[in-house]
Amino acid sequence: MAEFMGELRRTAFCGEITDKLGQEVVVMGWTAKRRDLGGLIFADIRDKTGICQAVFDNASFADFAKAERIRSEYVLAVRGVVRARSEETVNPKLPTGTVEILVSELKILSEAETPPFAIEEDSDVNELIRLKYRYLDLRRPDLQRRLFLRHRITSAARHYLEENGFTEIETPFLGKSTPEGARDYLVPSRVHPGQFYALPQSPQLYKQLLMIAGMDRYYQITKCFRDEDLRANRQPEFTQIDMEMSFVEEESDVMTVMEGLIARIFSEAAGIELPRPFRRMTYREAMDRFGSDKPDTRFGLELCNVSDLAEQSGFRVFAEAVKNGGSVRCINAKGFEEKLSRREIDALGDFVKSCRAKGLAWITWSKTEGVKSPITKFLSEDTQKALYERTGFEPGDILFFVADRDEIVFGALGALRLHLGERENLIDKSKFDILWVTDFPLLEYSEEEGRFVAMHHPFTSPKTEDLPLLDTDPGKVRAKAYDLVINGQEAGGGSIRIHSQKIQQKMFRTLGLSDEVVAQKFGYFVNAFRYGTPPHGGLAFGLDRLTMLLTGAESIRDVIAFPKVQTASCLMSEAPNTVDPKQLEELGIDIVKE
RNA sequence: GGCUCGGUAGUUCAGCUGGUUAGAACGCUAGCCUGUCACGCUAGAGGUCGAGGGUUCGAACCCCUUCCGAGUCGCCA
Repeated sequence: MAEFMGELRRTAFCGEITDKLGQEVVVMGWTAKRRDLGGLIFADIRDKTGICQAVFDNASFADFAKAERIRSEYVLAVRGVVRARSEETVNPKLPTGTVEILVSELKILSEAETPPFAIEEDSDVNELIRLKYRYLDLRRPDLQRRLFLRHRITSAARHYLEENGFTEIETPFLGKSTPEGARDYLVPSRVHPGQFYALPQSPQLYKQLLMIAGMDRYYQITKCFRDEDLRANRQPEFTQIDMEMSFVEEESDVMTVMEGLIARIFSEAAGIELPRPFRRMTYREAMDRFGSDKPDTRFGLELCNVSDLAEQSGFRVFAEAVKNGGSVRCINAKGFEEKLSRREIDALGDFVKSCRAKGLAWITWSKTEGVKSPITKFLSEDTQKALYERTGFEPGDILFFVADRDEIVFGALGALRLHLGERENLIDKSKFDILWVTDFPLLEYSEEEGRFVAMHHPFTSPKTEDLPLLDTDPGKVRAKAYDLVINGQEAGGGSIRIHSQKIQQKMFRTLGLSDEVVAQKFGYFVNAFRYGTPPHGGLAFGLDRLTMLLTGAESIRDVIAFPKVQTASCLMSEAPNTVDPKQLEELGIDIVKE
């Protein structure tokens, strides 16, 4: 039977009893381990601060039978004196291992069934079971540490933003579905049968309206929702540190203030001092050198454009790729010749095919057997010489080529680069690699939709000097947009927004959105621009990803208290589920079953 | 939607080319034990081999379907 605390009140945390040597304390927590030696019982008691050892001695503890009932995960309240352990019984593995509590009073506040898995650090238990019993998983110190660190990040962000004139303002979760971007989660309502709210993909429009409203600087740490497929770093609901500022430009204002924020978070939450300013790299350079708009620059294996050489070659795949407006690029995998077997090179071919490339061409240069390749016979001596010179190709190296549309070449070689770097441990994981990627294209052409779509979102400002191109060559227009990339992950992104009504209209037109659609979908937003709009811009950081980076977590699920699995369901609550037909009826929803 | 990997006691796993009653460790239960901290010793319980179907004299193992989980491509302004 569970007991009540009665007069007992906690006076110490388990992890801190070393400071209480010689004093009587009351600790409360869960039984991590019990060691019953007969007339002497040891129980390790765990709370959020750590573990301490309680001793029940049959000779001095009257209620010994009660102590014999203790099992794993029982919740205990224990009163006793903290005493030093004798030298030979000190446990050096335990932070509190030099002391123990000699128990004089025990209350079993709650019994517990045997847990489905052991509550311990570095659990190797299947995630499926851990997620089903998430409340038990969260008792594990490693998960608790991550959630505490996550709290320190939001805490540091709040301190910094408040010191810098930002006001925290909440924006609605029940909003309007938007045509551009990710799929919305829709919410029906009893009072509006046939109509739907949409959960926000980001508070974008609201925060811009707050700038028009004269709030000057806004922030919010808030959930955003996207009904898209999950990944190791992507959840359908995730948290952003969202900000917007008025009367600002990119470099001197937004990026500088945001660097301050990131530096503060790293320092306050993790004790890491970051050098500033952060490195800048244009989108163009990031793509050309790393094949990615979120480059991991902690290692080499950079891309090299050899389109001009390939164009003249007799290798049709190469020549045609260039002729069709694409490119041929390669990576010089320095010193990989001895590391990769022929079979492994073939496997890399399959790897790039999974990235939509048609194939992977290669040239190996063995230190003993010389140059080998299925394609060198198509390359003239001059071309080969120029190629080797440009790529720094030497004995022991392998050149990997992909030829296709730029998009595919970058995608495939960018992924191959990461794959090879990971495989050969070229990445120094002790380092934080932080950079801004700037000058993103404003638009990208969508084959699927047969029109341009906004790369960032439709409210991103074009670069002033590129404005004329909006009419002549929209694909060439660069945006006042910037992403913060940490260790090859997009940690945040933002832009200067369009504050001119005229340019915003032009932008909508370029996106092929008719006046009617604009009026219907964001009429309220466009109207607001008529009444005095300050130049403004902002940025949002992904809190989950920042926490992953600072905790070294490999999955976003490890930094979220109650995450979803790949099918966007929750294994613990079993959400989503079917609902009572009555509810549907009230909402005016008919489920059509196939 | 595509590709790849996985699912066997509570947990982590083994289980050969299809062949007796599916094993181990930890955990759990009971007994003994006063200095353990991976406590020890003795005994014991515990399995629809994810599910359904098929092939076979015989299936954890082969085939088909399906469910669940992971990674990834598409997707994610």
